[in-house]
Amino acid sequence: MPRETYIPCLMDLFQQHGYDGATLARISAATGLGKASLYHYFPGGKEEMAVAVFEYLEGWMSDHILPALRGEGDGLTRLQRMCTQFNTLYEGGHRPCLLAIVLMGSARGLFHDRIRQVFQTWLAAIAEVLVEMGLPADLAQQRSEDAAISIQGSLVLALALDDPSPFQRVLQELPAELCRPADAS
Amino acid sequence: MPRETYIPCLMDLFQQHGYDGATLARISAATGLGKASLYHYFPGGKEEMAVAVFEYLEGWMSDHILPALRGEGDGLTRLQRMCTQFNTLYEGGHRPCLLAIVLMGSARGLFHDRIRQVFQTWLAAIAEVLVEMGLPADLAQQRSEDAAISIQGSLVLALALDDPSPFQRVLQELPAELCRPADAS
DNA sequence: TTTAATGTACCGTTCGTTCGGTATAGTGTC
DNA sequence: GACACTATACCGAACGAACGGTACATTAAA
Repeated sequence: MPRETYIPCLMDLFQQHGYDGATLARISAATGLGKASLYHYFPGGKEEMAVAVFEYLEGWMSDHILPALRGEGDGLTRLQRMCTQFNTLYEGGHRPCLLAIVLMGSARGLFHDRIRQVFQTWLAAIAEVLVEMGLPADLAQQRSEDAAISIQGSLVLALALDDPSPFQRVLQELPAELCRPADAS
Repeated sequence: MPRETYIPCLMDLFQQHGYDGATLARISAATGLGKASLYHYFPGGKEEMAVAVFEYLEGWMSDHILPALRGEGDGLTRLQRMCTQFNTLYEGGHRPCLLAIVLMGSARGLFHDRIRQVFQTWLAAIAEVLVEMGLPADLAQQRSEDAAISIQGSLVLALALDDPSPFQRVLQELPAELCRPADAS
């Protein structure tokens, strides 16, 4: 079995339990591999496992979010496609964001640079769509931050309230909110 | 020294490192107390320390957020007062939210009910202000969720980008955004 | 003299990690 | 075909360190 086989499983674990909570015992149980076998695939240990998961997530962004934003259609439908992708990634608000979870854990320092870069490319891609629609660059930048704020915030709230509806409402309203003309309140 | 002396310090630690990252060794170093002394003040150990911090935070909400929302002035100024309070609590976006941090850590299950209740009372207090201003109850409820989403989301983004400006912008724009009439977009 | 507060040494557990080794599947040599 | 050699995939057992927590003697204070 190539090591890629186990990466979705690893992502699951890090997403559900955080970096600290995803212990090797749990990882071993979930993958069905002994601890020593894990070190065969990931000689760098737990940190390398997390790096592999981040690389997988970065690939997922490149394969799903960026094409959704850069594909055909007007700005609104592109943003709607992005929201659809996030809806599947976060399972309708039932799963927390891996990046936020790692960012809040004690492993923040290890992966902060990588996480920041993911956010920055994401924000830039959203802003690009809004600029294409005719919004001024600085406003487009602000709106892209608003998008990240709404998605991340609604995931936090959904987790806190144990209710995914805030996330679903945000996904539904966000594209139009981002596209509204510059002079509207 | 009464045990209340050490609670701000404990809150600092849990806020910065999370529940997992706030080890007894760190707590001992930060408070200047040996383990025996810590267990003298908090016989329930680390969990009781976290409970004390949560109770402190709940008291802070009762003393600062709820009075700000229920005091004199119109709805807009009340919400602005609330934002000012949050600005000091989160040090202008330089500190993450304790509730979110614990929620994302492996101790989620221990404190989930308590955290949910804090969020619910907060949301209810905001919605009350908006209902007083004439907004329909269901919209007021939605807007209160929007407030929590914006604040929590901007804290996540500020942490990710290592830049507090998204949080500061949200605090500045949020009150007017919440107060806008029902028929505006 | 009682009680609160603290230092020291220790407990059992779990952490991430490593060691030594097994089973299998080639691969080249004679 | 028989043999030695190597690389890959996997595992159980154990390691040292750190974890949260406890026992107990001692000091400081009332």
